[in-house]
Amino acid sequence: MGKALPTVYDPREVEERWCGEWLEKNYFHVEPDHRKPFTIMIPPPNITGVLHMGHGLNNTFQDILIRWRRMQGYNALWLPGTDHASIATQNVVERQLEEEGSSREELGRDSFLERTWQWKEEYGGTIIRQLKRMGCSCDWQRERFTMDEGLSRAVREAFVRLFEDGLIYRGHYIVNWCPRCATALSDDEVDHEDVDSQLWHIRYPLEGDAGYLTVATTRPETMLGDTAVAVNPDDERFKSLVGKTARLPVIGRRIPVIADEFVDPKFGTGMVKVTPAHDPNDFEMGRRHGLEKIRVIAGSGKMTREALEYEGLERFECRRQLVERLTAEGLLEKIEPHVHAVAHCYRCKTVVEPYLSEQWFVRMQPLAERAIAASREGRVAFYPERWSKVYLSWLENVRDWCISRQLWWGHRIPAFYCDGCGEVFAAREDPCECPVCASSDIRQDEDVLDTWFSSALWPFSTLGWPEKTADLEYYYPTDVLVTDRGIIYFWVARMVMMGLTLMDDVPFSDVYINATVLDEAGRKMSKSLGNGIDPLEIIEQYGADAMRFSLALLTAEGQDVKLSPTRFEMGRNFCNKLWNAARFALMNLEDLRDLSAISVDELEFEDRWILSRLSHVTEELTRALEGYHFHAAAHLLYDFAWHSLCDWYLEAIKPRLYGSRGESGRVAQKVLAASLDALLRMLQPFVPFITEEIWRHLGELVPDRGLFATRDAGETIVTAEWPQADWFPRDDEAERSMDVVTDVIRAVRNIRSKHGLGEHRQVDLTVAGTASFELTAIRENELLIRDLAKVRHLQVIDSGGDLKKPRPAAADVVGLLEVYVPLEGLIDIDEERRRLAARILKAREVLDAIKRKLSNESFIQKAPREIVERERARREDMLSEIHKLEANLKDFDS
RNA sequence: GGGCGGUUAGCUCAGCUGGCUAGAGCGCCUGCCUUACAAGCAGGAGGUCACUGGUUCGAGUCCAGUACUGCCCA
Repeated sequence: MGKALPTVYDPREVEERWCGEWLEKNYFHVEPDHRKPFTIMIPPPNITGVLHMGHGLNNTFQDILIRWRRMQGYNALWLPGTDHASIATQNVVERQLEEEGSSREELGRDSFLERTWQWKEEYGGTIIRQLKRMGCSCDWQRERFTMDEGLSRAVREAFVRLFEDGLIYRGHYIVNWCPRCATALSDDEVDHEDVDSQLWHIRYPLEGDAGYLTVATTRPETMLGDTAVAVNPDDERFKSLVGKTARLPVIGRRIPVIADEFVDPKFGTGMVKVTPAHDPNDFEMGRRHGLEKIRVIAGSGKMTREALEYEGLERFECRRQLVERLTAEGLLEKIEPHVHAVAHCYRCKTVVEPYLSEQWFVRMQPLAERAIAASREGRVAFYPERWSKVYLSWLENVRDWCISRQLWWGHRIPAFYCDGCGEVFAAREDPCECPVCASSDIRQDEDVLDTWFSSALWPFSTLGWPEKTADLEYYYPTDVLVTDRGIIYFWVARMVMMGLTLMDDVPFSDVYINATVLDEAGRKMSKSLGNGIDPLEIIEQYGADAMRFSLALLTAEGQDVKLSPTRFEMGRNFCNKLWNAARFALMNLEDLRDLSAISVDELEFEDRWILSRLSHVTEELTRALEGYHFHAAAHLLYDFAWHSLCDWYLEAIKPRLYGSRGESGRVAQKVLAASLDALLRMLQPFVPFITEEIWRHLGELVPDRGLFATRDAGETIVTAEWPQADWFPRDDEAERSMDVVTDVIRAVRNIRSKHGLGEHRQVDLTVAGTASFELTAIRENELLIRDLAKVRHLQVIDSGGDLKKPRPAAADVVGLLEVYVPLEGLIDIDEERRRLAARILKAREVLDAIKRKLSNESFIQKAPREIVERERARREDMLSEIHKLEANLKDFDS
């Protein structure tokens, strides 16, 4: 059967098959039981979203963790789901309606929501399907959506509780308003981008005086709503102006000149216009000075009636016309080029308008305090640690959170207004009457909540909160959150706050912040730049395993990763290598009938070596995963599989497998099966498909993988046991010997190569020296060396100083050993001279460095003794090496 | 303006608590279709670790500063 496997691995068929099988068998579903839980809540992607490489990376790491812990025997729950993305989803559906010549207003709230649900059912599952294709081992049976009935109940409960505790209030403030989305946004939903703009210097005539004052502004259109001009109280230039009255051009309104600390004397002219209804700072100033708030720009971005003849004009058109008019009237003193940060809607990039309106807010300070303490006390730890600073600095400066959105798609705010007595109240169930005056004349708030409000509850709302469920009891708090640094404020901090407030416990103990995916040029991948790499295309081309493994190999902790499509070849090549190693194994295990245990004394040298390596790798890998060092973990596996198992072990056992096979052959088969078995287990979290495929094939031939005792493999690798270091015997001596053996083999290969001797030309080899450990290593592994270095006769000489060197011969020094390849008639004398000269030169450089150290008196005195001793020993070794090399070089002169 | 990164081979990057001759993948050069794998095998070349100073017996690694560069916040 092994021979039936193709020589090139084709992931397509394999991955689809196991994808289906895993889901059918429901391997990833868990229920609370006696085991220890290990829980990850997926950062719920938007229902409007499609998988991008950032998701690819993020979910690869989550899957590695959850598959690893599952194998370790934890009750491993990875709960998947999506969020409803108020603005994004509503935008999508509204665009559709627009194309049909309709609108949400025309449809009305109920029909619009119905329509949106329809859209969600049809398209909202895209990203979930894509995650399945990646091999994500989520508990799909527990998939949640933020607008599910249960999660909606959680949102309502949370709102009411916070309202009752005075942590949610309604107020009239300046908020970020997106005129296109026609809704308020929180501070975090606004992107500030530097824009090349202008600073307009506008003259405001002074009342009862021939003069005027000049204000500088970046938004001239707001002047229509000015209710004051302000200067800094300490600004000597304008002290006399304070208290005077200016006349607002165009409008003609009389406005006072006030003094306020906020004004920066160095900005513009040192005098600023004050528009309390259209600027958050002016709003505060207006409060301090009791100024009127006049709204001149409406939520639509068009001018209001207060703007008089400009009513109905779009804000930027109004700006243009106003500037024109001021110029004509000679009131525009100058226009300076000016770069400043302009707020844009993070969803649609429209310029955000500071907008005075009545909104719902969460009082952040009391919540933030607990979230700060949780981090300080280590109850929430960030990996890499530095992200805790980002988290803390936001919490320490946090402003109240505007949670109302003037949208329909989302959780409708459970606040009610009594038109009878004016009472405002929140209710868990839809009320029939006012709790104060019993009037039935009540109505619910029209707005919905910020999507992040429901996301903040995700770690417990998904487990049944506010009910006291067994799931919640068992799985909360979760173990780790894996996410992007971009949502530390949006989401991570808010989950911690809500967890502490509503569950009285942190939602997770660890937060792993994964790398940001960049394109080849180091730019963020984005839709607008069109520089993204589609994970599905990569999966199509190379396979999901290849993509996952490449990402793990390429992404060092906390370091951004630059990707190009060709970089996924690493993972593909690795999978192909693994596939072929498995093919080799399967071909050679076909006739292994006797699966009975072997004993340690039966192990050959290379068996002892590979098992010892395996023991180390097992331990190091586990430790790497415990510290979230995915990159190091992937490299450990890559290196072991390719450079230990394939390069050396498989090559070493070929003679034992080929030809007539005695008990030594059976031992090799057993060790081969056990090594492949362990490698597959360790690789499973990274490359689940190919490992499952090989696992099943291996299972047919070798159901028992135990070496010294029985170890049943079980059907699927998904729930196979995670290997432990003590499964395999450590053998330091074998590892040291192997170093000697491989060094000698490499030296011979090097000589062959330099002298242009092909693979097929047999040579003889003499190894000489006095070091007994090294000589023994060579002597005991003669067959191995002869086979791998293509050597006919191997002579090992305990030289004791007087070696009869074969001549003419190519020579080298490997550690304490001299290596000679007698090549009568084959040797290129000049080439050999060059080779030896180069070796001597290098060795001398090393020796010089050592000598420099040892001639330093304070090094001898202050460095630890073992360091000094080591350097001394090295000096002797290098001296001897150089001496031997020189002697050989000299031989060519005679 | 404040905070956090980065600068190591032609390219992309590793390098934990300072200590053998600084590593990997890709690319490059030489030779190989050797019965697991040419997506491969064997061998090889290639680095004043951005710069300046400091700490230390010893610095790619620790500290300070400089330059360039990226991200976040204001």
